[in-house]
Amino acid sequence: MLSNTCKTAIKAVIYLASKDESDEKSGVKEIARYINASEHTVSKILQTLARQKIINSIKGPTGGFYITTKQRKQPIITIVDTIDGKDLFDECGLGLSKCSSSHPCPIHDEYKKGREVIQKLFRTKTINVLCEPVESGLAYLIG
Amino acid sequence: MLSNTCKTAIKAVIYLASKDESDEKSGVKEIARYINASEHTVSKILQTLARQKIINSIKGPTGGFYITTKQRKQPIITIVDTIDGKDLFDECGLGLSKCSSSHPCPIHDEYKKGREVIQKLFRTKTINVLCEPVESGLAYLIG
DNA sequence: AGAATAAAAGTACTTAATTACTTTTAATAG
DNA sequence: CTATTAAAAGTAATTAAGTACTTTTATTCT
Ligand code: FES
Ligand code: FES
Repeated sequence: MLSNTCKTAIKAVIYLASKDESDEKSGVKEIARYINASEHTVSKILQTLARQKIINSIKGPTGGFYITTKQRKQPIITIVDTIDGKDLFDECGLGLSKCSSSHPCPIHDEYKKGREVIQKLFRTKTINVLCEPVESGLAYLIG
Repeated sequence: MLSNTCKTAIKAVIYLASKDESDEKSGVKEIARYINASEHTVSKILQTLARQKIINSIKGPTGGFYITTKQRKQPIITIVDTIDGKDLFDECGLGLSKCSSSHPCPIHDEYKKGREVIQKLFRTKTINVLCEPVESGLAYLIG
């Protein structure tokens, strides 16, 4: 469904948001270590997200990545759109050029139902909402 | 979700099954042309499926690929298992090594619901059932 | 101002998926 | 039995995703 890069992106952002509101910035090393991903990969991803204003970055010593209260209210589909492209959830399950009920593939009806459940999740759950269970220890970003 | 190879595999098999029961074998060229895919790719895929006895092949002139009435009753998950691997539908949406409700990622609950709708489709729909709408012109394999 | 820090940006390498090509083998027809 | 046909099998080339390395730039602290 999502590319590995995109999964890492979401985990990195959730980690960033699940840090104390005391707003300390996080360095790439810290983030990569925590979500158990390659430092270089995380670096590239966060740069892209910062360019899109989904998160923020500051250079120099005491610099790092951080996310504002306002930005935490974004649904995670914004991350997916940036990393994996806009119409990931509009694709046909059998690879037809366009998923449409007027020219459907044989699995269209059922596939679309499942796809839309997942799509809705990404559209409605905000970064905020998803980092709550992580903060309270009910959900995990690694393992 | 599925790899492109796997999508092509499913379309090739449905095409094979949606041919007249008059049981003429189909050549790779014919199949590839019809589902609009690379001849070489289709060739490799069908060889794999034939080795797994999901379809059959016969060499030589008048040879080709075909599928028996019995084989048509297989659910399409058998194709997915062969091409994309057994546990495609058990994977965590955020890439945790194992999807489990006792160690869930933050999107687990919703993601699992959608994934299971799609999984069920692949588990229950047989080749037979899916080629019906194609035969009657209600669904398409190309376009 | 100068040294140190950390992200930004650009480049290069590695791996896996996909597609293309070549040779071999089995079956049929003449 | 020989030539022909089509899949099988093996190999090679291409492409894209992911990962690693290097240089540059902005910021802070001394
Ligand atoms: S047309 Fe294939 S999923 Fe909609
Ligand atoms: S643990 Fe992530 S989807 Fe189940």
